[in-house]
Amino acid sequence: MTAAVQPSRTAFEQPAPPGETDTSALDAIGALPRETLGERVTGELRSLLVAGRLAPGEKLSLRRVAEALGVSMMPVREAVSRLAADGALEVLPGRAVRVPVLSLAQFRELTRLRLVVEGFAAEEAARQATPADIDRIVAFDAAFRQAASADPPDSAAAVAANRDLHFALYEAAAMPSLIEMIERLWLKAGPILNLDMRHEPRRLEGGSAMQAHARLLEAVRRRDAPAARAALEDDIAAAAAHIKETGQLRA
Amino acid sequence: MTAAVQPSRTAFEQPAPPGETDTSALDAIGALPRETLGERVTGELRSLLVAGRLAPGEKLSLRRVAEALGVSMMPVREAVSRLAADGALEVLPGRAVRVPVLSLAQFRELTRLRLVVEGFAAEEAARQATPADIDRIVAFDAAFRQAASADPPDSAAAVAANRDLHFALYEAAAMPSLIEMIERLWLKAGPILNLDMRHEPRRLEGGSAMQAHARLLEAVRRRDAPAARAALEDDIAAAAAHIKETGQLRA
DNA sequence: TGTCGTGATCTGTGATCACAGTTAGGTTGG
DNA sequence: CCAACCTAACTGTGATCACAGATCACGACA
Repeated sequence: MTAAVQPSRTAFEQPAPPGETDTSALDAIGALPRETLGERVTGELRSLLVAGRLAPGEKLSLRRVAEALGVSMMPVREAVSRLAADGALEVLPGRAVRVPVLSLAQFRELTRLRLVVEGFAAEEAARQATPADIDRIVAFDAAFRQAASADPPDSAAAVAANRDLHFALYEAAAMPSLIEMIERLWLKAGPILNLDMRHEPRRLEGGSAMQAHARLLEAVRRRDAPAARAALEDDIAAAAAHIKETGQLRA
Repeated sequence: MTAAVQPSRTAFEQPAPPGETDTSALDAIGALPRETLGERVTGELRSLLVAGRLAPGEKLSLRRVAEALGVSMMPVREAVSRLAADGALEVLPGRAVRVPVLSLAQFRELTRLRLVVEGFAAEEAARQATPADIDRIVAFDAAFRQAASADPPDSAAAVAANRDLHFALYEAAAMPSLIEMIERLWLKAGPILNLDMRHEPRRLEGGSAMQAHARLLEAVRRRDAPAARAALEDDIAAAAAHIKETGQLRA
């Protein structure tokens, strides 16, 4: 009964007088979001997945999720259908829908694809980044350092800041479809990566991520595309190596 | 209507049943299809999109599609929802759902991503291809040559053979998630690319595609990954250049 | 004690209904 | 003759109902 997703119906408060010639005040407000319920549920599940708050192998029930979010089963169906099409969720033939458990081979493939795609994004970002882009990256980097250096480390904040840092970089490349591709990769790899970081915040103490971020940031500042790619690849490879060591992957 | 449901690429691997006392006759029959209606409709729409049989800007109606396919509106909703999540279709806020019309900038970005991703796939395929993989590529190459060299050129067969040729190559890389990524790119670029090839089969007469395919095939045979990437990049670039010339793209 | 049948309960899938919003076409007033 | 309004048909979205299949627990038989 938790009413988490309520304010949809009441969002249509706009009178919009019909017989009025358009004045300057009308177009001041851009097109209001008009987000559908299914999209909202999709976003909710996506953020839960990339944050690692849904563990691999965890089963989901359409009715349970619907009840938890205070909506009907219909929007949840749409959200799960979309995420299943992306491989972020999987629906077993007759059973329930669950978060996929990656095999070692699947994780290795995902890591290789991340190196290729996100490496390219880092190169392009180093070439195209504006000062405003760099400022955003710096801010998220500071947030990540603070969360990771705290005692004890704030794993949830570190996960969020790490995500924001990476996507601030990728958005500097100004390639929307590329960002969608990377989001899909994160959706698949997020559950293991960030579930682990959440459970084992000691990994942050090694500082390899902070070091890679520092090199990345400096490379972007110098517009050094190959160096940016190298730093990002180190960041991805270090995290992947740690996951492989812990051995939470299927045979 | 058209029962051209292609063999589903997203092969669903079933785990072995846990409490099974394996007899001889049981495992002879593989897992029976068990394809849901929504998945079938999704596959149907996907094949229509990549084949260019749905023109950019064309509007779709859930009820019309449902009636045409002889199913309820429900599976069509699911299919459209999935394809919209992939960007292969777009649902306007209050209007109908339509095939997106790409802007020039979007098409350029898509082409760059194809060069990166499919180029990587070609390299990996050149390294990993088995003789059976090469045989399949050869067969589709022959089909493409025949369709393109006919008088008049069989544009529909050429489009299909070109798709089969490319994906036979990519499947040789043995990276399922990579293939999903490429399928998504083709889903977005397919409508313009193949709609044009369908309308302007003269493009095939230039022979640039056949020449690139020949170089590609030879490179794979020699296990020459850089050469395979170069040949594939030429193939993609030539097609993209032709589309840009015709100027069917939005401003 | 171990194993298999069996029914209750839950699962996703599909169909049907209801509704607000948009669009298009016809009509009326200028 | 043109423009504005107004009605009717159609759009996707969401809810509710119906159903086949799967899971799990309990109980009977060997």
